[in-house]
Amino acid sequence: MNSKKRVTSYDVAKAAGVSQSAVSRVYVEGRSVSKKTKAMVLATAKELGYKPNAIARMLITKRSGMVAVILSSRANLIYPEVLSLLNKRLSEKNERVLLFNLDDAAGLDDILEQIWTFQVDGVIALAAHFDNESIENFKVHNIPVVLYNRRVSGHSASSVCCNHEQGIRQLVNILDDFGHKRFLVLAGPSESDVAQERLECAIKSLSLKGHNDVPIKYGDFSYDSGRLTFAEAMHSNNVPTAVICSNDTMAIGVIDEARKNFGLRIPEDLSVVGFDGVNAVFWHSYQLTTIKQPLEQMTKAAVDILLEQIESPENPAQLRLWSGAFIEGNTVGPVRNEQ
Amino acid sequence: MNSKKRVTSYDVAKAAGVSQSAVSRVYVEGRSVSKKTKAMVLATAKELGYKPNAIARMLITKRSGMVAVILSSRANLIYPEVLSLLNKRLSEKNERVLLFNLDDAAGLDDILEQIWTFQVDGVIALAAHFDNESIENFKVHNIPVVLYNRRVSGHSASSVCCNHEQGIRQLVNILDDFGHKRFLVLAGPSESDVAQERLECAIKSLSLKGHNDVPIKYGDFSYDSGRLTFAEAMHSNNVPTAVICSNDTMAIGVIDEARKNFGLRIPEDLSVVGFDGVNAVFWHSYQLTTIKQPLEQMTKAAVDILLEQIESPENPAQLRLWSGAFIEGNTVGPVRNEQ
DNA sequence: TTGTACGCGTTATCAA
DNA sequence: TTGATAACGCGTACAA
Repeated sequence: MNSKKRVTSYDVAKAAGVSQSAVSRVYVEGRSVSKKTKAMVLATAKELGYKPNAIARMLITKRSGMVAVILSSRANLIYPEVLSLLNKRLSEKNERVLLFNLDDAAGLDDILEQIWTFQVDGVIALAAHFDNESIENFKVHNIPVVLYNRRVSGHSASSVCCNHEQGIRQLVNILDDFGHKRFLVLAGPSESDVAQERLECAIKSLSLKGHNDVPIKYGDFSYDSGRLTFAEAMHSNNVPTAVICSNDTMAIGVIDEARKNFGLRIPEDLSVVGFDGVNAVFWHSYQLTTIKQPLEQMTKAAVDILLEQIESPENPAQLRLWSGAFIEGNTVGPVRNEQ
Repeated sequence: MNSKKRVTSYDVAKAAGVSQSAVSRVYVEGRSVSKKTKAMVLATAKELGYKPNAIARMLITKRSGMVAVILSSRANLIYPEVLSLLNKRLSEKNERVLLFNLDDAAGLDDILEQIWTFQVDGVIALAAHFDNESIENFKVHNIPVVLYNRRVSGHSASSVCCNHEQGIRQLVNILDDFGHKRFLVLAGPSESDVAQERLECAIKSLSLKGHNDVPIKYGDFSYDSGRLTFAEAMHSNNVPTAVICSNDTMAIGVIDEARKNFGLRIPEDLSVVGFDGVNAVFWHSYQLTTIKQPLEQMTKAAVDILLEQIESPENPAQLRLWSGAFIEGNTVGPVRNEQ
């Protein structure tokens, strides 16, 4: 109703009988202000309802207190948990999250432009795919970037990753120990860097155990794509006894499809493994054997590294790699004798 | 590496041989600029890599192009889908999402203070709980607010809601039609406004059908809380034949617990209903009968209303109510004869 | 410790 | 249509 103008530091200064800069100094850490005037300023500020204007501050300090987080729907990556944890860590460091979604934009250039105009202090990138050129762009603009679960070779962007190779090798070895010979690798969408990496790790791990030319199918990380691609594989003339899925959600789709439409028991008739460690993995109906990403540590590291880069941009980029935790579920067992 | 200074409109003006204000006009819709100078400015801007500084613009226009979205972990509400859709809608309207999490902050006052200093254009509130006083605070600051699935009586904050009462009545009536007499209501956490409202709707709907003094248990919207509270109920001397859950995730927990630890078949031995329409509802293992919130419509409405309020703050607050879609699953059936 | 004066990079106003 | 000039609300040298 009353469109009263916003209270500024000038208003407070006048009311408190001091200069505007005195007011300013009260709100900046480590500036010299006498106890007396500080108390005086804070009192009248409270009375008038004064709060410093972050926008004006940004303009002069060139720090926005905002970090851009770039997502894309295809990123898999347990989106809500990761985002929520990142937000928590950042708010502890007095940074806010400004959200960008690659799907909604005209493209990465569009997002980059916005990020640039908003003067964010840094970027955490979770999106499905970045090419080297895009990352180079951030460097040109002098914006620190931390990649989450994405490694870019030969570039100076820092990244925080789960060790996919180690985890997947662990899963593959178990399946091999159980005598499995007919595998199906269910990969994620080819546009996704994570999907691509996990696929390569699976192929490599299988190859190390002497399993070559393993059939591959591509899904899109969704439950339905897990179901459908598994059904396709079952109708081929190379029926698998073990399915290696690039994420948990597809693995759950495989399990449901195998049980319902093919009457298979898990793990007696079919072994299934996933990756990520989402909540549903622990549900009684599934109890999926998988690798859980250490989200707490990874998000903390991502934020710590980013802030380090913001404070000291000359610091070299770093890669931090985390081992996933093996989750022993109930979806892996010995291969049945051929009938 | 070269920490070259940021290119400003002055740099472009000088290089293009025009005034700084001419440059500015090129980037503002509807300002009068001749074709010729516009082309000239855009060309040199591109050459120099000039992008307008959004911060400086905010300071003078008093529009930040940012909308605060307030979440809290207890909000249930299909967090990722809603947030992703809101982000999409807002980016279409050229607004960015600035994220706030009530859990991480010292409290709502803290968040309100930050929102205020950041000069956001508006607020969309998804958090678990708001008291009237907090909402009044937004009004004092003249910040438009849209509440998502939260109605606040007698206040001028707009809200976009799913019609819980209608949906829950529908579910209750079906259970009643099937002859159920021994119910269990599994409510969400008492701090959550949504949980509270759904609980009241359930009690009311049951009462309308002559079922009074129905036992109530409180969970926290999680799978495990669904399992555990159901197990408790089974160990009481009032074993239910139908469970009405305040959200889908708890309902799934109930189903798993009933099957695994009590050997019950769904729906032959036990009927279960949920609310929300999350993805897992459609999984083969569950096929939960539930009410699906029309997220697409609701998020679109939330954004439309917010932008309307931003453009015309004097407009009255409005409430938009959406019917949920009944999802006919396979978790509801006739009550068994008492043995 | 305090106040004065200036600058951050833009949009808005007004006269030309 | 254009250019000079004044805000916007703050931080920060510099002098007192």
